[in-house]
Amino acid sequence: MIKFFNTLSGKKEVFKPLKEGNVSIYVCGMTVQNRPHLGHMRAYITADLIRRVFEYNGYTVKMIQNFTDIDDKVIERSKEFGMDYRVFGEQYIKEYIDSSMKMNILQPYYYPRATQHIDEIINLVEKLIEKGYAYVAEGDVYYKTEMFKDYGKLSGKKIEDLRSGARIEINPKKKNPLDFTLWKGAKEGEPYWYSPWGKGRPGWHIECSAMSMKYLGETFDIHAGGTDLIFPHHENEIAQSEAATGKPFANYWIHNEMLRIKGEKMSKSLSNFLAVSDILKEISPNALRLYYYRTHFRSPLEYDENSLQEASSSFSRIERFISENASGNDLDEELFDKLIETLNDNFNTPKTLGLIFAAIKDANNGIKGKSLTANTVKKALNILGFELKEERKNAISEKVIDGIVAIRDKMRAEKQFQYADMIREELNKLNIEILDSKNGTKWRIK
RNA sequence: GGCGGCAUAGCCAAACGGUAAGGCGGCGGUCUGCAAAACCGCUAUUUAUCGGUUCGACUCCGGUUGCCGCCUCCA
Repeated sequence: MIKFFNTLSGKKEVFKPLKEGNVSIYVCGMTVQNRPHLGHMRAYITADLIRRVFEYNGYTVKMIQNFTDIDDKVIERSKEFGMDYRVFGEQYIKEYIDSSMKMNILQPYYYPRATQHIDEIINLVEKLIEKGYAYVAEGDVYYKTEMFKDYGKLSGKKIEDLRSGARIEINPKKKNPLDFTLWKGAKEGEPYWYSPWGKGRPGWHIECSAMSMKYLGETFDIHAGGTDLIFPHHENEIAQSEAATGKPFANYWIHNEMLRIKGEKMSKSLSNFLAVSDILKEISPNALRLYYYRTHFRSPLEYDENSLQEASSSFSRIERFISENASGNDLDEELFDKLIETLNDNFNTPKTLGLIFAAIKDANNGIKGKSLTANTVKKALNILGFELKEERKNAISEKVIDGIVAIRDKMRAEKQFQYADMIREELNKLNIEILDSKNGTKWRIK
């Protein structure tokens, strides 16, 4: 049984799939106007976690994650760089996919792009016009917000409250300031596609409706993304899709909280972001994943440099425990069941990690078997998407180092510490660390 | 101005009605020729604050203060 918080109901609910044993998930992907940053990665790690938990529970997951590769900012910024908007966006798509592979994120069933679904988008807009939910105004098409009786059901906003808001844009073509763009007429020099309303491009929200319905059906299980998308993006997706089909759009909505930096949201427009690919030069993918997992995905995460380092130290503790103790296939079922139960309850990674560390301590204290615990933790880490280090030693060099270490031990026995220390230092320069203990000397690659 | 969320040790962070997990750091110790690593122990009489409900509250209700998100492009 998997329970999680559904933004639509505002409550934690037991998940019931549309089709037994299957889950369809749509993840709102990036608008490719800048480099993928730590905040984006939080959303995609959350989605990856959710997917992995479902898969562990025996579900067949069909996950779709889009790239929005056409919008005002993409056009604007590609012009600044003097690049074709397609080439411009492509570099960020590539950077995202590279980073996600390094992070061991399971790749979605498909990465649809807005520009590859213009026909579907046009069809959807036509349908909305036919049904009276949209109107044409000088080459643009707008959605008539007040026509949709459930408008605001996801974000908990009321149309009257929004209307009194101080920051609604003024656009004389709109009948109502809350109406949003479905199709936008192209200005001189902008990319365009032909449509019944003239040359233009899709508005921001419509691509997600078109693509999710194409790949997952008119109603699907879960729609995921960051909390910043709840309004207006997801609210508008619901309005468009449900108006067009007359059916519920997504049954469950999962939103991850924001990553902050110095008290502000990390975002492209605030240009206070740290690119994921840069961070991955500093710390390992596992450490970064653990960094995210330390905080529940529904809580804001405040970035500071030390916390990445902390996560790194934390992960080393687990990794060492496993590499020194895991052998065989026995499983501490009580512990393992507890870990799974915790994950199945709103994907509670911080609590899961707490249980793991507590179990390691128990094992070190001899309360439970070390190997038993190590195997169990290893299995849990696998489900969580950590990739445990491959043995980086190889047979020949291993023997050479063993030989050197043996000579050094002999010197130590004869109290020739000066040379013994020299060997230790030289090996250290090669990133080989000497570990002296009463049970003999071991070494490892740092 | 409207809507919503959050406040737990030096820092990060669980618990969500049954008497405060865990991590990082710090301190002390075991081991060691020394060091490092590893491991062990200690590190919140108390959960922003004031009141209420309850046998019992970090957990529920109300007030106050502070922070954040959304209402505009955003994961």
